[in-house]
Amino acid sequence: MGRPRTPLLDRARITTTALELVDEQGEFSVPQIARRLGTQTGSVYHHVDGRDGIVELMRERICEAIDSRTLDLEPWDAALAAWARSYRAAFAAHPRVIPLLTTSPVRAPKVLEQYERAVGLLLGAGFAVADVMPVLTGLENLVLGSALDLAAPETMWELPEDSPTPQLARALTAVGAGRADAAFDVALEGLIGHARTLLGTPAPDDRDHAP
Amino acid sequence: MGRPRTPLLDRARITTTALELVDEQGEFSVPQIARRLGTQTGSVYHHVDGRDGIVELMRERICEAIDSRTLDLEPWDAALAAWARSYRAAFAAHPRVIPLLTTSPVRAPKVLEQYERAVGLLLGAGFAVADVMPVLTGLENLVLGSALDLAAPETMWELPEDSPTPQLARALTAVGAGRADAAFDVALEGLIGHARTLLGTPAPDDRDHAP
DNA sequence: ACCTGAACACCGTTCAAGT
DNA sequence: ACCTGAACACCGTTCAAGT
Repeated sequence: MGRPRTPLLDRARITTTALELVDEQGEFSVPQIARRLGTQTGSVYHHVDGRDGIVELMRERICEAIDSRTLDLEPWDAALAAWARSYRAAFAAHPRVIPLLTTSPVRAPKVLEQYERAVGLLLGAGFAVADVMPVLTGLENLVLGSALDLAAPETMWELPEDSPTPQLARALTAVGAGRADAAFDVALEGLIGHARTLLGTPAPDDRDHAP
Repeated sequence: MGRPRTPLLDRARITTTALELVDEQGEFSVPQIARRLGTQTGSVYHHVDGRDGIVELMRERICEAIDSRTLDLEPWDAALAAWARSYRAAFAAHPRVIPLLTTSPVRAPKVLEQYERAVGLLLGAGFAVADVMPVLTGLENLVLGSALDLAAPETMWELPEDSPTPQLARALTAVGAGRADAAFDVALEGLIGHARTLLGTPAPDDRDHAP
């Protein structure tokens, strides 16, 4: 007992284990993490700021996969679109984590930094300060919603066998992963079109919208 | 002890109490409900299908405030916009409940019924089957995201005092409730514009519902 | 049918005690 | 500094026992 020569736990391994648990079960608990890592529950608290801290670590880990260089692209709408795509891909890798991220506030410096740069991008493009967060929040909603939909479309709807909702059933079975991609693309273009409206600059017809 | 002359509990009172708790705390538990209603925890289970059942009851209660007659309006895009507005208003009344609704699947018949009618509206307008759910899901994301943002904008962001993210801080303080309304309106118009695009150029391989 | 009271397995969090 | 082991207050759920 007592302190081991080499630490049994560290933040990285706690994060990885939590992510594994959520990927498998859609949930995690501190005792479960401790069990998988062969330690006592209390030990985890020496490395991490409680359960909420673990959630924040997962957010950080997932957001590391976002390519922030996309924010350097020009013009601003190409940068925003590329950022959104990378953002979505990162979350689509761990869709079951998303519900955990809507409750707790964003604290991770690396994540805040990305948003800081995104804000700078929009301000630099000439957006009014008050318009920036609505656009970015809309983008975030779109990204998270579509990532959730991409990998877990069936979990959101539970239809009875003798369906009194035949049209809904038809519509649900008609959607696939490829369709979700297409829907994301067009919805993203819609949002950016909305942003152009706010900016007051109409979209040129000859602009290339392809990724 | 034993069975009382008149029941101490019923589904409506359980739902109301759960809603009160979530409005106050952002959370609820079965023992808390029982305590407020002056009964034992176990008694609640005689009226309700577990904790998840209570969540579903809250969803149902909230969705009762949605005006489904909006779906009878013409043309289809006016109906969809009015439905979205009513939908958002209903959720904005209990924003802290929203995170609870993203995990569990939709089972409530009355809610399914509304979606059934919305599907019918879009199919009747000539949408391809595969396009219907992306549009409705996008609408749902927009509604829930904006309702959440409307009444709890500060909870999603926790900036340190000595902010290394000055632009983000500026952008956040510049947003208000009125702005959120405006953002919703334009984003909604953007989504419906996207939907019009889908209607005008349906994918040839999967359109079984030509006008 | 509906409520009690107790039980069970599980949480999140803290903390003295050890090395 | 880091882990153990035990403690605390709290969950969700079940169930015999009572009326």
